[in-house]
Amino acid sequence: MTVAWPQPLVPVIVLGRLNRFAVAALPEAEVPDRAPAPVPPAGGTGAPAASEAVGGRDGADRDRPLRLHLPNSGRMAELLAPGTRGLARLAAGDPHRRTAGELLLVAYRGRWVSVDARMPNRLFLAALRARALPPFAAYRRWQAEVPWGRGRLDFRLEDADPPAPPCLVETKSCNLVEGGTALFPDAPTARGSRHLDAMAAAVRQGWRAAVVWFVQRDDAVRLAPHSTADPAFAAALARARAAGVEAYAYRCRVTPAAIAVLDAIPVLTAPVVQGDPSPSASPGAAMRSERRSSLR
DNA sequence: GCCGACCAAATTAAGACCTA
DNA sequence: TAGGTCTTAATTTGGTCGGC
Repeated sequence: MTVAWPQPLVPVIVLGRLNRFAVAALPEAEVPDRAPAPVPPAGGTGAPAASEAVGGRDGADRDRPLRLHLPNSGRMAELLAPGTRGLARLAAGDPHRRTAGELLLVAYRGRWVSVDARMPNRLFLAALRARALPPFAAYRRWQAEVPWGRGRLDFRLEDADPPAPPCLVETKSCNLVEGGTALFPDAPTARGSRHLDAMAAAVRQGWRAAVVWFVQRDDAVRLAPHSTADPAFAAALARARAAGVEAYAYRCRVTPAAIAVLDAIPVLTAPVVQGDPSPSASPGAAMRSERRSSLR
């Protein structure tokens, strides 16, 4: 089961993150058709400064950095290091647009990793249509972006054959992997914890509910809550699973052409204990996270 | 200095609302 | 009724500000 990337994709070198929704990147010459090789950091190579990045159509100038939308608000520090190779879709013709395009893939340790947090929704929708995910293959109708409480949940599945309770589904994007373990989240997510609590409450009311992770790279063999980055989310996941919320994770293979769901991997409820600080969670962020958590 | 509250950042998608 | 426009929510970090 695959979902194709929009084409064409333009190879770029990431210069740096401008803000949580934008990166600066320099266009490269050619689109690679195989797994990427590591690229040395851009620092000291004479590359333009990230702050010079431009948006709009004039961003196509090969000598000037592009300002690209980053469809993922996670931290992803290790994936967006200066000098990282990436693939971007350039946009043209929209005068309201403030960026030259969007960064969709980055090369990390010899493989492509998706940085598009919208992709899990598309993957799940494609899987529903293809009945490719066994836990949800019985449902014949679904609604996306379902209002629920103060916010929204990603999907409501109905009309199962054989009959089953309607199912609420929240999809999650994960692209942080350490030692074969996919870790979620890579930054504190109060909203993620809120979703889990809402789904646990729904289960108590007779609903079926599930959280589904799509690990947007192929080197994970399990998924666990990132207790260093967000201990509150780890606790919420444990509460939700104890209440009956189901948890699934699917490993994906990412290429410049498409992203393919490979297979299911186990979801651990117990957080992975890490001796060393995570490269994606700065000590300051971890301290802030722990401080907030201790106040709850 | 610590802490909480607030805000901006870019884009998409869905639903509400308005107009022809 | 159809199409266009507007609003809201989602995705969280990091900086600023004010109170203590």
